[in-house]
Amino acid sequence: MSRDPAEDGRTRRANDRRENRRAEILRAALEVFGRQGYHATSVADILDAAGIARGTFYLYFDGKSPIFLELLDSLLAELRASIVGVETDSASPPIEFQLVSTVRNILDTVVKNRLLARIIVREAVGLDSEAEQRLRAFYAALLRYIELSLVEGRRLGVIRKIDVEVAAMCVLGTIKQFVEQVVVAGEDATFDVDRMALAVLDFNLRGLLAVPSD
Amino acid sequence: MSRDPAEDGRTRRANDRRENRRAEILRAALEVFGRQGYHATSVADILDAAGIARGTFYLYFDGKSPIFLELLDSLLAELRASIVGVETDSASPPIEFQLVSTVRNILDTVVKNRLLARIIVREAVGLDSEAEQRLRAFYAALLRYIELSLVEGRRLGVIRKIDVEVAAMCVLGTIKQFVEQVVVAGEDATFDVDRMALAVLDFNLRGLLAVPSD
Amino acid sequence: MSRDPAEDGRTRRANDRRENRRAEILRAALEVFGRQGYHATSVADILDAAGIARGTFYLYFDGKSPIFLELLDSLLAELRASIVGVETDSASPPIEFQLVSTVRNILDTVVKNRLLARIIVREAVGLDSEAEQRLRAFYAALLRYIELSLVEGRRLGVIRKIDVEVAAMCVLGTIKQFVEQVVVAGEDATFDVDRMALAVLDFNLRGLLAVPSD
Amino acid sequence: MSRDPAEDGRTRRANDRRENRRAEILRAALEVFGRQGYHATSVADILDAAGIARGTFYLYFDGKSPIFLELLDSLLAELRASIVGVETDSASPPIEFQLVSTVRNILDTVVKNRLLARIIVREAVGLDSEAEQRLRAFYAALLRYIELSLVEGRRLGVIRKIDVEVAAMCVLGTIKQFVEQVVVAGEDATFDVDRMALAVLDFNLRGLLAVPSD
DNA sequence: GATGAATGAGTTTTCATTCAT
DNA sequence: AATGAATGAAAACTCATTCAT
Repeated sequence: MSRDPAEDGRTRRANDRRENRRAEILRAALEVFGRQGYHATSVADILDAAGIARGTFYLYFDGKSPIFLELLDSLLAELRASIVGVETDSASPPIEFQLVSTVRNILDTVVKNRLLARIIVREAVGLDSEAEQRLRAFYAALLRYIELSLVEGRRLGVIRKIDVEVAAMCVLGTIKQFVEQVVVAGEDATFDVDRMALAVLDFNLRGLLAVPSD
Repeated sequence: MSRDPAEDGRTRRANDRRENRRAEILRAALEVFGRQGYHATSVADILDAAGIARGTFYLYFDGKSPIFLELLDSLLAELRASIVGVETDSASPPIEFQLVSTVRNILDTVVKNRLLARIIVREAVGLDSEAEQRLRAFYAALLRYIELSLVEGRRLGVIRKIDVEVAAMCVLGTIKQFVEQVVVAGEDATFDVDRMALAVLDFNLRGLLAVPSD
Repeated sequence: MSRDPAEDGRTRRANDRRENRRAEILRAALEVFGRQGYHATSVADILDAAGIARGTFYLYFDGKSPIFLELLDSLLAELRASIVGVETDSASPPIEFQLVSTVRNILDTVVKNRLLARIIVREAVGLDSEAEQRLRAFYAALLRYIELSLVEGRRLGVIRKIDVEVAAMCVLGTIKQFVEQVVVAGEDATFDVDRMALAVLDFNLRGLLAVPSD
Repeated sequence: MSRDPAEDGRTRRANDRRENRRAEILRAALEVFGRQGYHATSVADILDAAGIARGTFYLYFDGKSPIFLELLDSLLAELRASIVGVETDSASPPIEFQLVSTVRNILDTVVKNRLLARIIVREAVGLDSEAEQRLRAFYAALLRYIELSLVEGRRLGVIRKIDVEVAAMCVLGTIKQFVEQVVVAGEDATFDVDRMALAVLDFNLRGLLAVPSD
C-alpha cells in the first residue's frame, strides 16, 4: 500500500501542479465573473481566460455554479475573518474603537477583493439558491453581530436608548452602501479606507442633527 | 337591428377581457419574476402563469426584457412620485418632517409593490444594461436629492457640520436596508411603516451615542 | 327563388364592392410581393398595404400562397396571349415578322407588368411546388412553340439546317435574359421595346460572325 | 511510451472523421438545399441529413445563411476558374476556340456541381441579400467578360458590326438557358457537354437564318 | 490528466391561419 | 361582411455538460 519515495515525490509534484491549475482557473473565473457578472459569463469565457480546454474545467470543478460558489465562500470567509468580536473586558479597547476597526477591516477586504465583491453585491440573487442562501446567512450573521455589539454598548451606557434591531439594520445599511460604492467604482479607483471608515462611524454614532435633543 | 342584452353583455365582457389582457400578462409576469427572479424566469413561465399562448404574449410585449423594463419603470415612477421635493420656505413644514414623510412614502410604495421591489432590489444587475442603467440613474437621483436636502439643512443650521456626500450615502444605505427587509419578508408579513420611518429617521438624525460629543 | 329587382340591385352592388375589394387586395399584394419578393413578404405586409384586417384577407383569398398563385396565373395568361401562333399560309406575314412581333409582345407584357414579372423571374423556385410547376409548364410550352416555329421555318427554307431543339433553347435563353434585364431595372426605367425586340431578333437570326460560313 | 498500432489507427481514424465532419455537413446541406431549395430547407433538415445534433452544426457553421453562402461561393469560384481570359496574341488560339472552350468549361462545372447549381439558378433571389449580391456580381462580371471578348472580336474583324451590349446579353442568355437545362434534369441524366457547347456556340456565331443577309 | 468534439434540452421569436364577436 | 385577438406549430440558436480518444 505504501508508495516508494520516488513515487511520493512525483505525487507531490503532481498535486502541486493540480493545485496551481485549480488556482489559475479560479483566478480566471474571478476575473470574468467580476467583469461580466454571473449570468453574462459562460463557461467558455472562463475557459478562454484560463487557457484550458472544456473538459479540463470539469476535471477541477463541477460546473459553473460550483466554481462561483467557491469564489463566494472565499470572500465571505475573508469578510468573516475581518469582523473581530466585540470585547467588553475592561482591558479591551473601547467599543467605538473596535467598531471603527471592524468597519475598516470590512472595507479593506472589499477593496482588496473588489472584483469578487462586485459580483456578490450586485448580483445578490438569481444565481442559484445555494449562493443566495449563503449570502443571506452571512448578512444575517453580520446583523446579529451588530445587534450584539449594540446591546453590549447599551449595557455599558455608551449607546443611547434605541431600538437595537432598527439601529443594527441602519448600521448594516450604511456599511453596505459604502461597499456598493467601492464595488461600482472603476477598476483603478483608489480609496482612503481610513477616512471612509471614520466618516461612516461618525455618521452612525452622531447622526445628522446639529443640536441633538436626546 | 338591435342586439339582445345577452349578446351585449357577452361583447362587453369580451372587450373588457381584451382590454385587460395586457394588465393580466403584466400581473402574471410580475408574479413569476417576483417568485423566481429575472434570469430564472422564461417567457414560457409567464405564458403559463397568464394562461396564454406563445404568440399572444408577443402581441402585447416585445419580449422578456421589455416586459421587465415596463414593470421596473412603473415601480421607479411610483417611487419618484413618493419623493416630495424639499421646501425651505418659512411656510413649508420643517425639513425633518419632510424627510420622514419621504421615507414613509418610499417604504409605503415598497410595501405596496413588494413583489416588484423584490425583483429590483435583489437583482440589481445582470439584467440587461437597459434595466441596469435606469436603476442606477434612479439611485443617483435619489442620492442627489438627499444631498440637496442635507445642504439645505446645513444652510438652515439644523444639520451639523458633516461631509454631506458621505452622509447622503449613509442615509441612502439605511433606507435601502429597510427596503431590502420589506422585500425579503414573506408575502403575508405586515409592516408598521410609520414606526419604521420614524425609527430610521431617528437613527439618521441622532445616531447611536448616548452622550454625543460634538 | 327569384329575387325582387331591389334585392338584385343590392346584390349587384354588393358583388361589385366585393370584386373591388378583391382587386384592391390583389393590387396591394402585387406591390409588396414585387418590392420584397415572395418569402420576404408576410401576410401582414399585404394587410398593411391593402389597409384591411387580418380576417378580411382570408375572406377573399385562401392564404399567402393562393394569392401569389393567382397573380402568377394572371401574368402567365397575359404572356400566353402575347404569343401569337405562327401562321404559314402564303397570305400570312413572313415568319421573321411574326417572330419579332411575338418577341415585342412578350417584352411589352413584361414591361407593363414589371412588378409581377420581377417576382416570377427572380424567384422561380422556393415558392410552393404549385407555382413552380405552372412556371415550368409555361416555359415548356414556350419552348415547344419556338421549336414548332423553327420546324416550320426549316420547312419553308428560311431557317438553316440546325438542331432545332438546341436553337429553341438558345432563343428562349436570349428572350429570358432580356426579361431579366427589364425586371432587374429600377421602377422608373424606360425601355425601347421595339429596338430591343429587333436587336434580339437580329442576334438570333444572324449571330455574331462577320463572315458567316454556312 | 509508444502506443500500439491499433491505438494509432484509431486516433488517426478519429482525427480524419473530425476533419471530414465539416465537409460531411456541407455535403448534407448541399443535398437538402438541392432537393428542397433554400427556403424550404430548415437547419433541422440538414441536421437529419448529416446525422448530427443541433449543437454540432453550430460548431462548424454560424447558421443556415452562412453555410449556404459557403456553398454558393465555392460554386462561383469554380465557375470563375472555368472562365479563361481572352488572349488575342497571334500565338493564342483563335477567339472562337477560346469561347467554345469557356462555354464547355462552364457547362462542365455545372454538370459536375449540378446539385449546387440547381439551387443557385433556381433560387436566384429571396435568399439573403448577401447571397443575392454575390450572384449578381458574378453575372455582371460574366457579362463584362463576354462584352470584352466581343469588342476584341470586333477589333480583329471576326465579329460583325453589332451592338455588343445586346449581343453579350444574348450570349449570356443562351448559356444560362443551358445551365438551367442541366440543372432541371434528373439526378442521373447525362450530358454531352462537347456537343452542347459546340451547338450553343454555333447558334451564337451564325444564328438561325439560312441565307444571312448582312 | 488533458482535450475538444459532440450533445440536446431549453429558450426566444415569428407568422400563417382561425374564430368569436 | 369585417374585424383583430388569439393561437401554436415551427424555426433558429445557445450553452452547460459529457465522453471517447
